[in-house]
Amino acid sequence: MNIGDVAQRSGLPAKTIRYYEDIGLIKPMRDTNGYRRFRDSDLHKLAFLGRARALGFTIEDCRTLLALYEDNTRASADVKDLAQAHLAKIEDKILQLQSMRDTLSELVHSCAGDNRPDCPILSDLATGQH
Amino acid sequence: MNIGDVAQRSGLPAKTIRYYEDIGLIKPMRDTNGYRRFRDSDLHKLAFLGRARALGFTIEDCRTLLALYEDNTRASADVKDLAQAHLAKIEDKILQLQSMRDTLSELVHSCAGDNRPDCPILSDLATGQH
DNA sequence: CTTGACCCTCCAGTGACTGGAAGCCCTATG
DNA sequence: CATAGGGCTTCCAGTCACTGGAGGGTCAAG
Repeated sequence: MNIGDVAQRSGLPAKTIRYYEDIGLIKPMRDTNGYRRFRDSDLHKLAFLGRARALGFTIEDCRTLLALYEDNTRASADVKDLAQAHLAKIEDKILQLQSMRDTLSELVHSCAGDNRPDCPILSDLATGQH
Repeated sequence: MNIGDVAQRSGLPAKTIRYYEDIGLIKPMRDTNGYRRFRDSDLHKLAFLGRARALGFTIEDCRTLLALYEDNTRASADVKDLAQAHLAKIEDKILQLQSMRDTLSELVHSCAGDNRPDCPILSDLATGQH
């Protein structure tokens, strides 16, 4: 398969796939014309990466996950630990965003949104007081 | 005030304050020795920026907000629109993260986390099937 | 006069791509 | 056989909002 094929099948942009090769996540073969030639195993890895990235794992996490995936002697505890740490970060971020949302939502609702200049949003930003 | 003072009072790192000057958000004076000299109005702006950033506004949004803040003829609708658009983005991101969290949480719970290699997290990443 | 805490500028790196330029390769058509 | 298009290649630069560090000037206290 050429890069266009795997891009379509994996759902990843060709640019991203080249980038993943650059940073050593995949190692496709090369045809004599210089084109990358992808085996099924490469496609498989890319799909794996796509799903891991969609769950918000960092590239370095993905590298580790791939290594664990390919190591048949892994302990599932290692995978679970990684996933749990990541889950904790996500939950943290959700809390942060929710707090932003709550404040912002309150401000938005308290603003008339007409053509007068008075604006509680700006007042709040200026003073830190509601 | 020198940069250290405003850093402490605004809660922003000195590096960040220099960066904000670089990109034209603030324009502190200079002493003869080359040190930045901050007026109260600069400190005020920095505090404003700190609060806007804490609400997740981008730097460009902050630039606009500052301009609106300093424009006494602004329409509060302009501020509200900006804030509402930002709120929508935050809510979007929360939904994305919650979806990640749900999937991930399910996977984590289904993984034994012992020293055996069997791991539903990896199986899911590999196949996209639970 | 020295020490230590400030301050300065400039450069490079972060994460994970993304866009674009310049140019080679392959296939199909006139 | 020439050409047009689409796909492939590499390399460089830009994104966002800082952050770290090198290398060096300035200031107040002892």
